[in-house]
Amino acid sequence: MNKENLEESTYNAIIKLILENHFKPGDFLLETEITALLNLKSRTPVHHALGQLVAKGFLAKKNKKGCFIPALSPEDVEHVFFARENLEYQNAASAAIHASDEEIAQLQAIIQEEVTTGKTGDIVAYSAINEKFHQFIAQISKNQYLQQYSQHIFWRSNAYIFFYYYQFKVSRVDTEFKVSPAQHMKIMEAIKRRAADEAGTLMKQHIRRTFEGFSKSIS
Amino acid sequence: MNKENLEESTYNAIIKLILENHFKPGDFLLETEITALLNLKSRTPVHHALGQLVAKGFLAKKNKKGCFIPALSPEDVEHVFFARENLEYQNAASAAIHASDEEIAQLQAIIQEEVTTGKTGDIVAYSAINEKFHQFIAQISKNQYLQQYSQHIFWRSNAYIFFYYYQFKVSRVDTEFKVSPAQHMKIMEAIKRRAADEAGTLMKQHIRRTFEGFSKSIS
DNA sequence: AAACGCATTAATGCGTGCATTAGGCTTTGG
DNA sequence: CCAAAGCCTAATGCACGCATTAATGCGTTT
Repeated sequence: MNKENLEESTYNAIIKLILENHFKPGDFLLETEITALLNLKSRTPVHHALGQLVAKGFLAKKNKKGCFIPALSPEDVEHVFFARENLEYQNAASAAIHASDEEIAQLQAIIQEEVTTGKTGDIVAYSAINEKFHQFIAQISKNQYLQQYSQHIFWRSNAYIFFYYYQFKVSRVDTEFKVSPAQHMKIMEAIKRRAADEAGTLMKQHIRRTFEGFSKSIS
Repeated sequence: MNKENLEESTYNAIIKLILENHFKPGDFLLETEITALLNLKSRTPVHHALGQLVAKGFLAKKNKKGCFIPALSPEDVEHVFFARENLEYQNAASAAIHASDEEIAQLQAIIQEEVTTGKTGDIVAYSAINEKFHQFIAQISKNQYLQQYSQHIFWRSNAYIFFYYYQFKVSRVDTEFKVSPAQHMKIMEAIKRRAADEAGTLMKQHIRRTFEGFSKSIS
């Protein structure tokens, strides 16, 4: 394993800060502030890491002003979920074709864990395991490009889910705990049966339902 | 328009170098070398730009060693074109729904330009206009995420096309000049008729043909 | 009162030089 | 003659400080 250098660890630390909701959309992530927050000696690695986050599209940037979490908007959320639907359709369909038996077993294990976690009602833990499910399917599709794009769009969609959760304290998340695992299960079964199009379609529906449930709860 | 700073122009200049095939896959892109090549005073903007290219997945990186163009491989090229097919299917389909009449007129203009350029036989110029066509469709799909991913995968696929062209001096590119514009034309017509699925399917076929013509010529 | 412009300031942008280290090369021992 | 160990070199990694500039607020003008 490559020893991690400051640039990388800073990059990861900033992602962690974002995912842990230290910043609101629109907030500027000041280099000096982050440097202090992470106890670093100079802005250099922070500057570098922010540049990468902008390149990846996690942050937007204004010249000479700074980086910020792109504003959330009704049009944007539609774009996000539309892109996600289609990417994850491909993932699930490809997974049904390329998954090994062992990987399918691992997938089942993830769903088991998900059911258990769902019962505890811990949103952060549930979110983590949910991410694991989606990423794992992307992974077994064996296509690094789809995987990369899926990860990106997943994170972006999570920004919406988290934000609205914290903003409105909607209990939609509670119902999510019960509905999602069942849908995940069906997707897994389709993958197991090697039914590519069915797996993809189920995944697409699953994501659309997530989106609809969530946009209903805020309108 | 934001005034472009050194970091950005350096980033673009490096992409240009890559696309113009200054480096072979596997070559290390040395910061000092690029600094000299671009007549810059310090490595700083180069270092920053390379970091972004790595973040975007255009380059791979070894710690303390440097950045290099990821090796081209038969599996990878399949992943690239598979991802591209599906992304551009969505683009074309969405474009058929969201394009304004004016944008369709612009698209026609691009194809006109393409036909003209095709006759000159200048591969670099043709490649540029071809990129313009694909990017414009991504743009009028109005989804910034699909647009971003499409751009990325397009560039990666171009790496293959360019590399094999220079490597084998295949004349496939010559036939491409004649075949592609006709296919582009059909896609544009489908978009004009607002036939979303048809436009998408045509686009998918177009890309698959590009891929097949090209993998045939090297096997 | 509104609008314009100037000065201030707080942030990024970037050059410089030193620290670090991976990998090649040389040397030495078997 | 070959292999292993250690030095050497060339490249990235990083800190520091100055340059640049976009935004903000205040004072002046219409």
